[in-house]
Amino acid sequence: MDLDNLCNTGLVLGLGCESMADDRSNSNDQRQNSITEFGNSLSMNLEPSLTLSLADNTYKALKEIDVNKVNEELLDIRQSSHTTVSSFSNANHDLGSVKRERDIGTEEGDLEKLLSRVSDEDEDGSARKKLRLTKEQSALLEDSFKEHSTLNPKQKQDLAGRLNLRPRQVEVWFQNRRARTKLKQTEVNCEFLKRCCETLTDENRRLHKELQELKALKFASPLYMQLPAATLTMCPSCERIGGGGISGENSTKGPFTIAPKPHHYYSPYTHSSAAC
DNA sequence: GTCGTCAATAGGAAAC
DNA sequence: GTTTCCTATTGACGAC
Repeated sequence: MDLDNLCNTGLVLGLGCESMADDRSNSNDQRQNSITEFGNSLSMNLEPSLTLSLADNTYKALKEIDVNKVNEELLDIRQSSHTTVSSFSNANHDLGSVKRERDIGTEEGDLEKLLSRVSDEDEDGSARKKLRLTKEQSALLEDSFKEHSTLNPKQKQDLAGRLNLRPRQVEVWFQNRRARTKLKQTEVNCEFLKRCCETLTDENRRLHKELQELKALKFASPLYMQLPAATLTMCPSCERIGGGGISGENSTKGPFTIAPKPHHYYSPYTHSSAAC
């Protein structure tokens, strides 16, 4: 093995992203844990100076909610005006604009679709308005999402009842919430990989530089030249040159010892030559 | 006017 | 076949 090969340390960078994969056999809690544990796995599997935590403001503290009060307020809103946003949204969905809650493929479905479009306009024909969830609704949804990122039908129904929303709206909110979480996590992962790449680039640069120095040393030292090639080895882990063939002597006693450098980037469990 | 956010929709994939 | 989820996209709306 020549010196060039000695520097081929085979560094591999990987992320334990499996937990983010789509695994619908898992329970809701497992799926939630997979998201929150992802940051932990990154900081555990990779070495020390790089740490990662979820920079997600998703799990901010939530104040306690008086659900009954929320429901009363929403009912008041609905009863007060047809132009109110919440009122519009629910009226809209009640007419069946949601595909999976209606049979759109049939003539009745087509009719409902048409009615839905009509309902998308106010009495004066202006464009439809967008539902804005109240702070209380959002807080309760966030609270629920914190407990489990997916809902079973009963939970959905229950939550919809408490929020005075349609189950479909709750479902959509959770879908969008999961998408936002994933997007944020992807951004975090991207940033992390960027930093890892920079670190490895620096390490690569340093190793190349050392290689050049060793090559220079090889030609500058006559004694070095006299040694059989097989007796000169350098451990890529502790970065010492030693006469490996001399009856197990400590390499630090050899004439070409290079002071070891701190191993910031290598894990003894992953590095190929941790045998020193 | 532009941009970001977010509820909602459409369509496809997977599980059952 | 139905349900649930993901992903891409749309459109309303507020902030600047």
